[in-house]
Amino acid sequence: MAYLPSQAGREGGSYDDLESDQPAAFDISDYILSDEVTAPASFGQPESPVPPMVGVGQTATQTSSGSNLSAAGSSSSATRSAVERLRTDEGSKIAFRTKSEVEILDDGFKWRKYGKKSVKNSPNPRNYYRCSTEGCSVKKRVERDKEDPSYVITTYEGTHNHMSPGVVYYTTQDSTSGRFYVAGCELPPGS
DNA sequence: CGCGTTTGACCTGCGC
DNA sequence: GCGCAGGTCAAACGCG
Repeated sequence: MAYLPSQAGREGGSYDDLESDQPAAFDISDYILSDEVTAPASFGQPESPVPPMVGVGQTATQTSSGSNLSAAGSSSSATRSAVERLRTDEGSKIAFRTKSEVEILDDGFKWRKYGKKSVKNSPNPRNYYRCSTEGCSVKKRVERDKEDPSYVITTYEGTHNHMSPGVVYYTTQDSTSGRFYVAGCELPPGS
């Protein structure tokens, strides 16, 4: 695990206590981590052609109706999150911590649980989810923060190759290629 | 009946 | 080679 610059020097340790000096655009209380950091890590990179998928849901829902990121029962006030998109050789991996009473955050996609495992350094079990859309192999790991159970650590792995049925999408145009991108998705070439 | 969850077993990578 | 830990599989079960 390598931590992002904002957390540099804290390797091997906890990733709590991020409340310190994060940008104010989001009420960030999160940490971000990835196995492979291949791009500069600054939250909410405006040049990023494809914004973080959860940020999409968050933006869409909050923008449209100020509704909830978590449809599973927690109020928006009980859920704060920040995300960072990172690239790996196989795609992207995003990890973030969310203050939430529930573990299942509705990001607009349909997830199917396929495993549960207790991890060594945490009293809380880790849950494994997979996107239930046919042909989509995005995975998600969810576990409670060992040091602050009121936080949920979510790790997304991979990129959706389809649109979410439950999210209002925003498109952004890449200045160099002129192509349009759908936030949260990386559509197959030619589609 | 179809879909999602649960849960123990199995597989794999890694450190010693 | 062995043991441990993390990740995945798949059968059983529950629910709408």
